[in-house]
Amino acid sequence: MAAQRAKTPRDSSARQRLTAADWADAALTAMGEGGLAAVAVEPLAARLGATKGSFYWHFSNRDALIEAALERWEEVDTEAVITEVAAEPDPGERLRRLLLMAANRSAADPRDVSLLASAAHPRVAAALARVTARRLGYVAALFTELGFPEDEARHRGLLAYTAFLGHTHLGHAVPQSLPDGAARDRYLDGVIETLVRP
Amino acid sequence: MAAQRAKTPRDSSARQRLTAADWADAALTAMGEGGLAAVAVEPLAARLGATKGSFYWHFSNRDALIEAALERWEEVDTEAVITEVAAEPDPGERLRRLLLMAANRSAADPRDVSLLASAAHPRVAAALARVTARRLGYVAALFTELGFPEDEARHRGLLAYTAFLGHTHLGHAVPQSLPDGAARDRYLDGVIETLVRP
DNA sequence: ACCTGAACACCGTTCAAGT
DNA sequence: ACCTGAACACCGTTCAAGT
Repeated sequence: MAAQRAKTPRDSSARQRLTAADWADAALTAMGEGGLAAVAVEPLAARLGATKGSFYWHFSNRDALIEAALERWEEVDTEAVITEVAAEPDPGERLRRLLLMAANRSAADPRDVSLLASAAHPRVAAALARVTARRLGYVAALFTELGFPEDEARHRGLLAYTAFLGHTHLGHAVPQSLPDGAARDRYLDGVIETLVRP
Repeated sequence: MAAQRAKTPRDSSARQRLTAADWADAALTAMGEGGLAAVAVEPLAARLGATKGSFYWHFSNRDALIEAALERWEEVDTEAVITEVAAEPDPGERLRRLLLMAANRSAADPRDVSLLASAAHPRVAAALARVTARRLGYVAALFTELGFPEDEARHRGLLAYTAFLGHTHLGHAVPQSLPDGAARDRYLDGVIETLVRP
């Protein structure tokens, strides 16, 4: 999980100098583990085997580190998912796969959750606005492809996305409240049927 | 907005001693404004015109203050809403009112959002589990009253509640992504129709 | 160019002393 | 019984000095 440079593999016994990307990756990891509050310079420095002073060579302050981590997040948690799903030609099946990923990621990746809660932070708010527009646009386009008129497609896309978000949050905070195993598949099928019905 | 005691009205010029309830109310307010991180002893002390030392007379530590604030939250943000809606005899209309409150509170009250994101905190997790069970149980019972078999009622209740949660989150973090005014009413009607259709 | 180490401000916690 | 004020540890930030 530690941020490693590609060029020269580095182990804890003989470590090289750090790059800004090392700090940003470590920050994104920390954000997933403990939210924005866990993006703390001193603990990260300890984890990377450096001093706080080193950090301030690469970044002007903690806020700049958060910004860099957020840029990585936009790539990893939105574009990567959309790219992965884009190969599937049937829009109904694409929708199904998107929702399945939601259910699967809900337990694993708490970053969406912690970022939504940190919307008061200006940099977080800006990243959220971009990511939300991108996701809602993508899902609405799916419903358009399925044959719904534009207005209805946006509404259904919004319902699908809010349900996705809420599901992710519950999976992170209160996992026992979500159906499990076969019951989860039945639930998901029911949701998709409800969303796709004319 | 400041926590005031009922007995002796207190203004800033001649303030009395503080009670544990004063600190808990101030903590809940702060939580709404800036999340768990904003429940900070020193700033709260400043706001209440007392010293940090005073705080440690009423509470053993910051964690105990969080616990007290969470108890207030369970009352205010769950029981109060359920009580308010309970008067309405028609279950379909009760559902409608619940979702309307969701849409209205989404802009105003970010406490659900910040608490869901703080699920890593053990006390928060316990409060969330209780509140989630209570809310899901209530909504599922609504669908049972509407005539759905138990399994289907739970599924629809979960879809309704996750959509509610996601809607609240978006309303807080990216309000411009939600429909507004008349469009919001149309959206809400569509969602309810979708949820209630056999 | 990149990093260390010491310094200082801010908040959590403790505690002896005040009323 | 309730509170103050000083003390100390932890993390953000700065900066002079090292390699």
